[in-house]
Amino acid sequence: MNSLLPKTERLRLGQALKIRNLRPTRQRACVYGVILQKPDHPTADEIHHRVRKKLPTISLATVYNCLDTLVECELVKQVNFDRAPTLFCPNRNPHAHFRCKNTGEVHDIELDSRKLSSLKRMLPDGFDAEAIDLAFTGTTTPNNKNITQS
Amino acid sequence: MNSLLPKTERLRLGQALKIRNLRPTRQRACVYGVILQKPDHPTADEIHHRVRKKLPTISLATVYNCLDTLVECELVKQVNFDRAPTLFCPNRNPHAHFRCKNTGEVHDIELDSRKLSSLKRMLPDGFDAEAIDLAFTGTTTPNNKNITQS
DNA sequence: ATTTTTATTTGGAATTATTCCATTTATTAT
DNA sequence: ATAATAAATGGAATAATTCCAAATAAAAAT
Repeated sequence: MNSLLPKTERLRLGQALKIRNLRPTRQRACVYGVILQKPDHPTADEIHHRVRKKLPTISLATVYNCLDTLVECELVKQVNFDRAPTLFCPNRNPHAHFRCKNTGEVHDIELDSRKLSSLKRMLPDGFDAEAIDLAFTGTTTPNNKNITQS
Repeated sequence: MNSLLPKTERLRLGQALKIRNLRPTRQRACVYGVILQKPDHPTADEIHHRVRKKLPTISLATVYNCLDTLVECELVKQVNFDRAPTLFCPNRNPHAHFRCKNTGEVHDIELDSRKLSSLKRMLPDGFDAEAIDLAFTGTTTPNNKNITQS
């Protein structure tokens, strides 16, 4: 039992890797584990720091490699805000992002199927979207009970 | 008449700078000029190359500075795709972006007020968006007569 | 079980994008 | 004009990401 990955997630990862002919490695499991462990939006570098607690010798290059495969496997998403390092996030449901100008926190905004199709309908004929990236920047007023993740 | 900037755009730039107590410089006008000249999505570096034809000694740092003020003045927008250098674009109307996986081309997708308010309505109470960034990635089928800019 | 093949990790160097800084130059105000 | 201030310059510094060749680990073949 080397990793901090719950069984269902370990299985999910194993499956996703297998159908792509990729190998289940300790590094991939650990990177996936730390991302799942805390539902925030860390950078590759921050993930590297967190993973080192379990796998002290893992290199940053490997973290990038693992992140790429996890994104490829659709187990992790990546977000980009203007000129800032890429952020990674464990929420694999369709969602947008909201970054608060004041706190810097990034919140997930769930996108149900109605919202998703509304987004797809914004495209003229001839455009076929495979991925949608929606990011808001603004301010949050406290006292809301929403799913807010930094 | 040193710059390639049409009068109405020169006035617009002058106004935008004046209300912010910023100075109208040759560099700012030229950077704005080259961005307007070709409605595509160049990187800062590409803009630097283009501007050098008019202003051979302009530095890349200055290009970055000018781009920042133009974005600040809301005369130019910036777009970020995953892990790629920031792109700049002359379309100041509300619009989304679509990047074709095959050609790499980036197209502007106009967002009318209905679409814009539909986007804003995706946010739960307590979130107040000042900027919306919507980027699609996918494929385009040719033979459409849409406003498509690389 | 071993050996062979192939994928992945590693660490360090290389690259790329962006920012910083001290000096010079241009613009505005006096 | 002159003084005061903002912006430009170029080069160095930083940060993010990618590349590469050698070492290691996993899968396939024997």
